[in-house]
This record gives sequence, C-alpha cells and structure tokens, in this order.
Amino acid sequence: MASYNRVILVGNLTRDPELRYIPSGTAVAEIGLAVNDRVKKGDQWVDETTFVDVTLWSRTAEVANEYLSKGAPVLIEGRLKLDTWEKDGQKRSKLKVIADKMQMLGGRTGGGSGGGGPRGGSDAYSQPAPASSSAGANIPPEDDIPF
Amino acid sequence: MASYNRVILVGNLTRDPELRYIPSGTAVAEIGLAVNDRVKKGDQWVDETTFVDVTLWSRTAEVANEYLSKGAPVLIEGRLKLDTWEKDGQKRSKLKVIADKMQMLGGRTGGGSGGGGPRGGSDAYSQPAPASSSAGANIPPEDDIPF
Amino acid sequence: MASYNRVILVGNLTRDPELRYIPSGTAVAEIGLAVNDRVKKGDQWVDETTFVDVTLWSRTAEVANEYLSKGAPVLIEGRLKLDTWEKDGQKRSKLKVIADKMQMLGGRTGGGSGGGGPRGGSDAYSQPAPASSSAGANIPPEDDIPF
Amino acid sequence: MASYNRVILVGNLTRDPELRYIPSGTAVAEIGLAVNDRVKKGDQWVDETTFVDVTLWSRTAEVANEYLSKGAPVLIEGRLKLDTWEKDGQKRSKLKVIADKMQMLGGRTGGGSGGGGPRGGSDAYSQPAPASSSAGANIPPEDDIPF
DNA sequence: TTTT
DNA sequence: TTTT
Repeated sequence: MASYNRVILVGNLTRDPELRYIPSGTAVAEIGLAVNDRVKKGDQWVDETTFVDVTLWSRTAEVANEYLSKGAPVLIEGRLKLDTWEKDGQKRSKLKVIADKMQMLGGRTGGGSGGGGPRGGSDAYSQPAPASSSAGANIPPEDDIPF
Repeated sequence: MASYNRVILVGNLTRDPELRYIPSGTAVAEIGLAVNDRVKKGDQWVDETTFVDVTLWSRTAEVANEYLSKGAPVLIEGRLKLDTWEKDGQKRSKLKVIADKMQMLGGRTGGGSGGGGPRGGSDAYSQPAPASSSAGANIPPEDDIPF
Repeated sequence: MASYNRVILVGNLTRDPELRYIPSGTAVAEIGLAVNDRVKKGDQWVDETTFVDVTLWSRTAEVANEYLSKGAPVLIEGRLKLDTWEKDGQKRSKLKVIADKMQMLGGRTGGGSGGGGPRGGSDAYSQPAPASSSAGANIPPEDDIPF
Repeated sequence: MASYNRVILVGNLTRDPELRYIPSGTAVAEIGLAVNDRVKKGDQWVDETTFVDVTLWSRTAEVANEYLSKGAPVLIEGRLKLDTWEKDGQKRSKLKVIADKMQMLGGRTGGGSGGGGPRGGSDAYSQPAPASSSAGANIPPEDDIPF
C-alpha cells in the first residue's frame, strides 16, 4: 500500500563519526546528531534538543568520516528505520535514521588554526558542540529503551 | 545554530487514535503508524516496516480522532522529538513524531453506502477492504506491481 | 557550497502521462500535476491550485505511464529544475519538477467498471479531474512566460 | 482530495531581499535563490543551478531583510505557488515558492570583529568571502571534495 | 535579472 | 503493543 518515509535534519554531530566495513566490503558510518529546535510550549518558546542516531552507507559513510567531526553542522536526508533486537528474551527497538544524502554545512565557521582538508585527530568543532560532560551520548545504555 | 527537523510519513494506523485533553483544554491524540518501505538490502529488495508513534495537537488531534481508525492511510508532516523520562532511576528515551499536519489519504472518496462521515464504532479499515469487488479500481493484483 | 533541493507533492494528474524514449533508449514521461491547497489568505481560507509539470525517468516513467491516468492521485518526490531555452532571441525559462520517486495513492477510489491492471484507453480518473474545458493545460503557450 | 505541497531548498541569495508592506501593514519580502545541484546527466555529473523566487511574510520577511544579503546561504521551507496574471490579454504564470520557514546557515557564527548584528549597507557575502585566511576551516579546496 |  |  501507499507509503512514504522521509526525514530531513540539520544539526550538529555529538561525536566523531565511527566508520567500519561490513564483510562485503561496504562502508558504514554511525553519527550522532543533535538537532536544536525552538518550539512553542503552550505560550512561550523553549529550546528542545533532539538526539538522533544516523547511519550512512558506502561513499557517503566514507565522506562523513573524512570531513565531519564532533560539532560539525550537517544536513541529513534519509528515512526512519526501526532497529529491533532481543535482550534477555525481551524485544527491544529503537528508531534511527538511515541517510540517503549528506550535505556539509556552515563552512566559514572560523575557529582553529588549520583549514580545509580531511580531518586529522583534532576536533575542529568540539568547542561549540552541544554541552554535557558525558557528551556524545545519544546511544543510551541498552536497557534505557522502554519496551 | 542552524537546525531543521522535518519528517514526512505515509503509512497506516496500527490502532485507533487515542484522544485526551490536557488541563488547559487542548486536545492531544496519539496514533501509531506503520510505514511499509521496500528497501534494497545488499542486492535484493526487502519489505521493512517502521512503526512510529505520532502525537497530534489541537484541532488536528480532534480531526484525526473523528476521521481516522485502525488501518487508515494517512500522510503526516511533523518533526522528530525525543521523549525522555526516568524509570527506576534510569534515564530512558524514545523518538517519536510531533505532527504539524495530517492529510487523510485514499479513502472514503468512493461512493456506495458506507464511507463518508465521522467514524462510528466500527473500524472501517480493519477488514481486508470494504471495497466491493467491482471497485478497487487501479489496484492491480499485488504481484503485478513493479515497485 | 551547501545546497539542497527537495520537492514533495501530492496531487492529481491533469492529463494522461506522455511517454517517450530518448535516443539512448531511456524512458521519459511527462505528467501534469494539480495540487489543491487550502491556504489562509489574510483572515480566511481559500482554495488554491498549483499546476506543476513533472518529468519522470527510466523505470519510474514507464510505471507512471502504465498505471497512472488523468485524475489519478499521486505522491511525487523530486527536485526543482529550471528549464531554459531561447525563443526569438529571448531567453525563456520555466520551473518544473524532476521526479526521483513516485508513489501511487488513493487506491480504493472506486468508480468505473474495471479494476486493477495496467490502464487501457479509458481514463479511470477523468471525472473528478480538475475542471476547465481546455483541460490538461499546465503547459502554457510558450510566450506565456514572463521573462 | 488529498494534497500536499512542500519544498525545501538550501541555496544562496542572488540579490539583497526586497521588503515592502502591504496596506494591512503586513511585511512581505522577495528573495532570489540560487540552488547549485550536482546531478547525474547520463553518465557523468554536471553542475546545475536552479533559480527560484521566494516570498516571505510577516516576521520572517523582516528577519530575512535584516539578516540576509546577496550571497547569503539559507534554508527555505515552503510550498510551490503558481503566480498568474494577464498581459496583453494573455494569461501568464510562473512558479515560485512561498516560505513558511527560513533558517540562516553557515555564517556569522565566526568570532572576530565583524559578523553578528543586522546588516548595514555592505553585502557581507558579495565578495569571495569575508573570512580571514586562517578561517574558512573545513572548506577543503574545491577539487578535494568528493561530492 | 542571477548566487557560491 | 502493531498496519496494508
């Protein structure tokens, strides 16, 4: 039957991308995204951050790994996917986003010494990153998931 | 910083809407959506269903409650929101969608006796299909459909 | 620099699809879409129809040609494209949509005698189509374009 | 009948915004957007620029007028609208976008002296880039970028 | 009429 | 907890 599934997000990485290769040799990267909305709650505007895990594949995964780092602004287009697994005989699941497209944003964000090129070890964006000392935490411990 | 958060889904309700009113008198409805994608897994196409909880507010909530029921096809536009709460001292969280817009799809346009008006007790969509056999125009038998 | 270009439309065909093949053998279909919005104009809601020309390629073009006809409801995902040409030494241009995805909607719209299968000659959807006797006119005469 | 009309664009202003007020006192701004896509044409990738006129209303119009100028990168969410008029007894029409939302991108986050506040007379974006040479971080030289 |  |  009719179906459509599209997500478009602009946010900042909560941590550096994690790249791996599946046995077939295809690249997969996982990134965490913090999307900072400003929404009307009753009568006033409040800030609201949505943390989303995003999976990128193939060339897009490699590009993300090479050019993005913690704090980097990015636009992601993809679809919602429900990851499901079992733990202690319990079904668990979690919504994430599978990216079709990735668009780096906010070039001239100044800062740091270096410019351009692939990222090395330093996180060019780590200062303006979404706070919290136990940062980068948009993967809750597995039993955080309430069903 | 730059942010954008948009989700557009077409799917079917997994259950009847649940309507309630918050103390201020504003209506809230919760619906479950099943989005049936057909995605390429490695080399072949597989079906993949994504279940998403959607919250609707105000007039949209009331309209959903009145006109939608289990099985109904609908288009939802909204944004991702991370619901968070504590349980046994543990932080838990879950992604859901807050709807801005709701568009009923492919239904009750048909003539006949039924259809039309507000839903009563029966779930117009829960059986295979209310359509008579002479109807269902332009729904080719499932294995004729090349997508 | 950063760029993104996405259009998502639900509307009805203003005419039957027109299919052709380019020399390389690739299929191209052109469809006209009428999108009926209800927008707030000052203080009240008015109906507003937007006519858009949509181009589909390859398999999607063939599927559209086979299963869609005038009046059919459809969801299109694609991107805006500016078609440009010269006429009498004047540059002309027109925005259209290049489809990436096409999703047939509104199955059970009842009506007619036949059901299912590829469309023949009859327009299963031609009655509820967006009026106007010189119908199917979302290609204005070339000199209608004001620049 | 079912309808949906959504456009999401990221591009750069082709000129400064033009702000005016309609008799009721509501603000309207017109901006021109250049969206630079990279699309596959047959077997290879070509650059393709789409020029779109965008109308913004109310507060969004005023904000655009105050903070955007020629060259500025911006994300626009809105809907397609067919503007129609008569000229010499001929119907003419043109597709444009009515914005619902406007999100400034990749700018003035940088520290330094400039940046920040409302735009004055100078077009902050019209020269190659206001960024100092030590800035421009994470913009690799053009032919390094694999997308 | 075009921007990076 | 799931829909077509």
